[in-house]
Amino acid sequence: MVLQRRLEYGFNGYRMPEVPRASRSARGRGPIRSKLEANQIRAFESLASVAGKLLQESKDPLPTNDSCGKDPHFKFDVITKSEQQDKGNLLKEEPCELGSCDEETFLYVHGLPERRESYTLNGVSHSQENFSYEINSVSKSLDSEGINIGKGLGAVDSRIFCGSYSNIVVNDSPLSGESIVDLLKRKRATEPSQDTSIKKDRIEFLGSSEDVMEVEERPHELVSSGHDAKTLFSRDCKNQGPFLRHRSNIRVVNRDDDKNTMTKEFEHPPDNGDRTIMNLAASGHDGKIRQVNRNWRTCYAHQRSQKIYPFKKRKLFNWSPLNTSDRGCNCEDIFNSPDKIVNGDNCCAVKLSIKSFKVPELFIEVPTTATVGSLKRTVMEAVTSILGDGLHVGILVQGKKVRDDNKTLLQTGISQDDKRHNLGFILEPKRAKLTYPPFSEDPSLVSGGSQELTRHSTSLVSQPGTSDFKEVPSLASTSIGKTLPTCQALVAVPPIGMKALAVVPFHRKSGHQEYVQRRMRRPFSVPEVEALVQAVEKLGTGRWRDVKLRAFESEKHRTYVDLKDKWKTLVHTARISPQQRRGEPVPQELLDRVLATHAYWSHRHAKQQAQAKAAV
DNA sequence: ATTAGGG
DNA sequence: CCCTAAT
Repeated sequence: MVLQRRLEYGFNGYRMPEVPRASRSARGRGPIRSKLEANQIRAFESLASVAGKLLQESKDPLPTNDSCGKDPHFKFDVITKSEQQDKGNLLKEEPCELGSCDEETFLYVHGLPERRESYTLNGVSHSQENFSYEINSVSKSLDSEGINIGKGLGAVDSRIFCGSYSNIVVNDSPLSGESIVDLLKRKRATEPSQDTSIKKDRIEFLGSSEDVMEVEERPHELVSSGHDAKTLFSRDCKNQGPFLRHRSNIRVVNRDDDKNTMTKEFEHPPDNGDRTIMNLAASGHDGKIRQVNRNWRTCYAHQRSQKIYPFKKRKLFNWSPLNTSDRGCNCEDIFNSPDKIVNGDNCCAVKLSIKSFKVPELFIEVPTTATVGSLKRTVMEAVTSILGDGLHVGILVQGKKVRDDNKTLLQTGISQDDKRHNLGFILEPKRAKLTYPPFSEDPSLVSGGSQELTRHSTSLVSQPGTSDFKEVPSLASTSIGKTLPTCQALVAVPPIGMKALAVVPFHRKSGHQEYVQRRMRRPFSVPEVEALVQAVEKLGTGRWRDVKLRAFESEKHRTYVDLKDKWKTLVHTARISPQQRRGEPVPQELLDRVLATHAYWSHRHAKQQAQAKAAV
């Protein structure tokens, strides 16, 4: 029953981001992955739980709060049932969380200011419009903490500020939602290209991030097939190897670079634009990425038809009972918490409307020589690094965090009218991710001295009404991995006191191993096979580095491991019947050589081994 | 960093 | 192609 409702709303439960590749391999495939998934599930359960339990049914979309005008986030609205009719009360004056709510940071969609980021489902006929996501940067006044811009490489000092896990209000349906990551992914595949532009001083990303990122991407130069003539077939050569009759030193020339990676998350066609350099030199540049899920139906249709996001079955969560019925929620449904029971009064439910959650600030570090595609991945990585590792919800009452989970709302004062508007929710990472090495070992990226990056964890604070307080977990406490409430204190944070929450290195291999990319599949062409065969004929198996140097030096994407693997498959291919072969057919002549070469060198190796043995 | 081999 | 273990 629940499942049906979910389908109706287009959510088959939650789809979590892929668990980091590295996490599931080296240390065993099971436990870590499971743990991560569990964390993710818990995180979103928290989200959903809060949203679902506390949200109030409202007949109309929540009015947009223009009080801040620039940042429609950070609105946590608390209303009571009695106040329900008073639409004016739906939204209270909210603080602009960022001291610098700059017009510059305002984003546009389709050229129009987009302010209504989110709605309640009830108000939009369950059209799923209320799931929105956006990443935008806080512009300006960031230089103090910015990255040094090295000559010729620089970095995009883009303080990505992403937010808006928008309100989720489905009183009469199963709570549904999805991770921002998934939303992003979905958007990548569905949102058509929008007006995009990159300006001199700042970048405006309009439309989906995907579109945006392709602004500077140029058509793929399909040179890969352009193997030089010297790789053409030649069967008339002198002996080179054991039984060779081929011209020497066939070398495949291929201008393909090694920008052949793609995020494993996205099983859509390789991003042809990855290769283009993104030249963002100055720290004053802002990257703005906006995601607005406007048309869910379209998205969903695409999702299904294109199989862009292979849906992975996930167990449905054991949802709290609030959604098991299609009927509207009554008091008990909405707030089925022990508090109420303690009170013994069914009519005293507190209804809360959470307009949006703010996502932690991100700090992205990318060399200017990075490709747009890599920027995308980096941002994605940053987002997922925060969202993926588990969030939990904190409650703030009048700026003070309520740590005792066992307290009733009555006891904490949440139920009191005067305090209700000072109720805030925070999403905070379970474990602050603070240990990103500033830079990779890539020498080309290291310039002009070290780049000290502030790495502090700032909780996601979303608090209405008041408070310049943010909770800043100390490094010591958060790095332990446990939430240690006692070690945390409410700390006054200056308005712009936005420390980077996460620093994401451009090269993920040097940083945490999350979301390692899988290299794009690149089938060997016949000329490549030719070159490989010839090289192996000459050098023998087992000298793959030499083979690489000899015949594939210009093809950066072909590693010696690749060549070794290809040889392996070639041998296999040669042994199977032609009907079983797939892909571009390899000329039988080549396959014959493969078999001959393989046999020759196998025999030779065996002989050598025997000799070595005899010697001993 | 390479090599060999399983997945 | 990926991932490892062993060199």
